Parts: sequence; C-alpha cells; structure tokens
Amino acid sequence: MPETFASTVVDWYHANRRDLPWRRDGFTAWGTLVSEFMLQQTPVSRVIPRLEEWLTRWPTPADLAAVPPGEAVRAWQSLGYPRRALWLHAAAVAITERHGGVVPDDVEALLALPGIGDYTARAVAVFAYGARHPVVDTNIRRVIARAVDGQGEPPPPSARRDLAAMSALLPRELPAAAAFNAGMMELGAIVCTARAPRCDDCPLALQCAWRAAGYPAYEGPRKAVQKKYEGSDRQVRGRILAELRASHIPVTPEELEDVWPDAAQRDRALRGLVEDGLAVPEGGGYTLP
DNA sequence: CAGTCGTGGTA
DNA sequence: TTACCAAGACT
Repeated sequence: MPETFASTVVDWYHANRRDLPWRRDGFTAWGTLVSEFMLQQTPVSRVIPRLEEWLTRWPTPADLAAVPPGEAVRAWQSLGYPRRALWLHAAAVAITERHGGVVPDDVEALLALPGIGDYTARAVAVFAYGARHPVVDTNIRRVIARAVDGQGEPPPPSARRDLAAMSALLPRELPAAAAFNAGMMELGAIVCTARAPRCDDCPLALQCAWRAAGYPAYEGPRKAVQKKYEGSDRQVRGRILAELRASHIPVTPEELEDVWPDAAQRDRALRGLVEDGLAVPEGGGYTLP
C-alpha cells in the first residue's frame, strides 16, 4: 500500500515537475545550498532572480567566503530574514575552511553548518547528492496530514514525528526515494495547497484519507497567529537595514531618525541588528558588517 | 516549547 | 483592508 502511494507520487512528479533553476542538469551542490537558504520562508517566484544573480557573482563557496558578510546581506536585497544571508556567508566560510570548498554530502556535517537545520540538511543531501533521507518541509507535512492522516492541516511541527512519518512512506530504492521527496513537496506546492487545494487534479485523490472522510475541518491546536508587521520592530529593523544596504559609508543616527519617528523603538531595533551582527557601529554611524 | 525574525503577493 | 501564507532556524 505505501508502495502504491509512493509510486503514484513519483509518476505524477515526473510528468508534472516545474522547470526550476535548481532542477536543471549540472546545477551544483553549492547552487542547491544557496537555493535552499533562500527558499526558507520565501516564495519560489521571489527567489529565482536573486539566486541567478548570486550564483553568477559567487559561483563557489570560496567566492562568497572571500567577501565581507555585508556584501551577502546587500545582495540578499529584500528576500527577508536577512540573518539567512549572514548564515549563508558563514556557511561558505566553514565549507571553505573545513571542507576544502566542497559542500558536504552527509547530513551530520550539513547540520553543523550555520543556518542549516533538519529540513535544509536533508534537502541538500537528497537533492544535490541523491542520498536517501526523509525530507520534511511545510508542504510535505500538509500532504501527509491530509492524504495519510485525514486531517485538513498538520499539527505543529515535530521533527521526530514528522521524519518518522515520512520515513514510513519513503521508497527503499535510491532514485525513487529522491523523486518521492521532491514529488511530495511539489504536490504540496501546486496541488495540495494550504488555501484552495485542487483536489480534482490530485493524483492521490483515490487514496486520500481527508477526501475519504469528507474533508473534515481541522480540529487540532491552531498555529500561532503571526503578529502584525505594520508598526512592528521587524518593520523598523527592515527599514534601517534597507538604509545600510543602500549606503557604502556609515549611516548617521540623524539619517536614521528619518527612517522611523519613535526613538525608543528605533534604538531597540538598532540594538537588535547590532546584536545579530547585521549592523556594525562605525565612525559614529552604522554600516553593514 | 514558544517567541522572534522580513517581505510581498493574494483572497 | 486585514489576514493568511511562503522549500525554517535559532534561542
């Protein structure tokens, strides 16, 4: 039965996979690593142009490691969560110094790199190197919740439980296992979507526990409500960082006054940026690291 | 474990 | 317009 489930997804994937940059022949492991960093909480459509620029400028980890981290933050532009740019730069330094400039292929070594967690480590091992590991992202958790568990939404993430659930479905053979991981993500991304799933087009329709149960509403714990962005510290941090990105000389405190009127909130945001290593005091002002 | 961390598109 | 969502990681 799991065999049928997996082969259905694999067959569907081979017929329906989108032509994305990181799926092209000859795409490097470094390219895969960069794409996975960028795709953490950022939509595919916004990632693609930044990724192309990034890999043209820094085609290897050593190329990125050779420039100051602030250059990575600048090239990150408005992808969001700029700490990822800092971590990606730090990962490039570690790869250059500890791994001879070659992106590691084992999960343990990948997990040891900054900014790489359970998802990204396995995604790189599987998509760049073809290893057999369960990959679990938000798409896959949703597909399993519906097709297997009959729930409209997944419960809050649990690495142990989620990895075990995906492992139970994973084909034993190597090429199929990798295609199953990619296929489950793709299915969640373009068919079994969060808002308006296209169940009529779903290859798993006949096997879907959620459909069989009549699409019951989700009963479990609600996910934490995301706080409003407008007026938040995050927005202030974003505004300040945009100023630093746009300037190649220290931005003065006076210039930052124009960015946000509330001095207390502005200072709090600035302190946070300095703590995170995204801003550096210099010459009475602030610059990128 | 819950809070924090950007930004833009869509319903 | 507000609210939700997007290939998560770290503290």
